[in-house]
Amino acid sequence: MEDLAPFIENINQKVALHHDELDALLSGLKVKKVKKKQFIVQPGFTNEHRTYVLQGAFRGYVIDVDGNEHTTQFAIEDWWISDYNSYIYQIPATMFIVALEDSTILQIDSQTEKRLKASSYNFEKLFRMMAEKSAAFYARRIIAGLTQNAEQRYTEFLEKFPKVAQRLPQYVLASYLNMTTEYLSKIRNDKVKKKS
Amino acid sequence: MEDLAPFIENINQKVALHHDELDALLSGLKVKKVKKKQFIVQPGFTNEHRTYVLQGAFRGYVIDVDGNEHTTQFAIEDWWISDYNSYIYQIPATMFIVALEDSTILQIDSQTEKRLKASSYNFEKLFRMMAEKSAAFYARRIIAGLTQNAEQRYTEFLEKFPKVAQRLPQYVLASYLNMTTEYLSKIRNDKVKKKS
DNA sequence: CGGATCGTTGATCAACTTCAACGGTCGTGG
DNA sequence: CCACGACCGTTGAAGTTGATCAACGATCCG
Repeated sequence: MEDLAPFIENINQKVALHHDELDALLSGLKVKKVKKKQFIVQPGFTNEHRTYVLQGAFRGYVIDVDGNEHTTQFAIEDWWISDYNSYIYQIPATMFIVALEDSTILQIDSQTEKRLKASSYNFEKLFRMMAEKSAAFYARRIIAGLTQNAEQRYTEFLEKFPKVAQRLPQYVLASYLNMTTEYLSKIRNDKVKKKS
Repeated sequence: MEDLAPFIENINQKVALHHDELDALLSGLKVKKVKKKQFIVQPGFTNEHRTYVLQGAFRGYVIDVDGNEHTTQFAIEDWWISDYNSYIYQIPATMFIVALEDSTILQIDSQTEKRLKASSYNFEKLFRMMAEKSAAFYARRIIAGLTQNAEQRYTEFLEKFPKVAQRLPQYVLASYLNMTTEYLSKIRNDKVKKKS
């Protein structure tokens, strides 16, 4: 049996569910183990589940016309991840989402989510807050992309997500920050030299 | 008296409000006229209102450390605009939002929004859907920024928002697309030449 | 009419990419 | 459990995209 405490705490911070609501939510979830390199979302297929990471790490990425990968999202413990447009509008995904480590996740499918929202005010509130949090996060990322150069984006990432930075392979971090692995390598090198 | 039909239609497409709910919503709104170049949000001040554009056009922008402006959002008729992080979390704004034309807007303040959400399921649902729409829109913009070069971003913008492109000054469009006005000018020039 | 603002053009420059090569490490099959 | 291949991060040289700077004409608005 998995320890669901982190998940329940995640929910509690957003909304105070009644006992029966929490039961309904938990019984709508599926616990899943996925191996490193396993995909949970692929382009062309509709993203049926919203995924919460209990243990492990994931990244979402798209491939452009030149075949280059661009990391759109990452997720470690206590983060949610999905192809947002695919899940919300139930349209085919454009994204891959893949496990970076052996992981344990909780998944809710969109039909269940829809049923929960229809069943009670508190679930509407919960998902409203989750959507607001996502939108606010994305808005900050857009501003970072507009206003900062490569080194500034890297530095800010280190400050905001020091634990994540240690767990992501360099090429994932580089493609999330919209630069090549070679250039990120040079930035890191320059930063070390500056210190001394 | 302003014609609120477009606004009511905007709401109706998301959720079917009861008569008394619609009344409560409308009585919580304020109609406002703002002149071109007037600011409705400024850095340092908390963004108290969510703004719906009945008539006119706006843009939101931030200024980076070098003093350059970057357009983060735009809005014409039937769009909503705010400094998302400032409004949702009621923290000081980092953004300017300014009228590009003489405009008529509807505004709801965050206290009223909070009260409406607390009062009924349908309002939670309404704002949940608005937040999802924002998040999905932002997610697509992030992907565009990661995967496309300057010309591709411009071309895609023209396809997606032909009417908006005609109303935005060139420098606003350029800074929204993360390039300089000079470079956008060159792209436009090159596109004309390609046709012939 | 006159000044400020906007879009354009051309020359130069900087940030970042591409390409190629190399060493280290990781995991996988024999 | 070892050996080998694949993958990852690094380095350097050359190339490209897009920025910067400066100058100019057009237009808008007061």
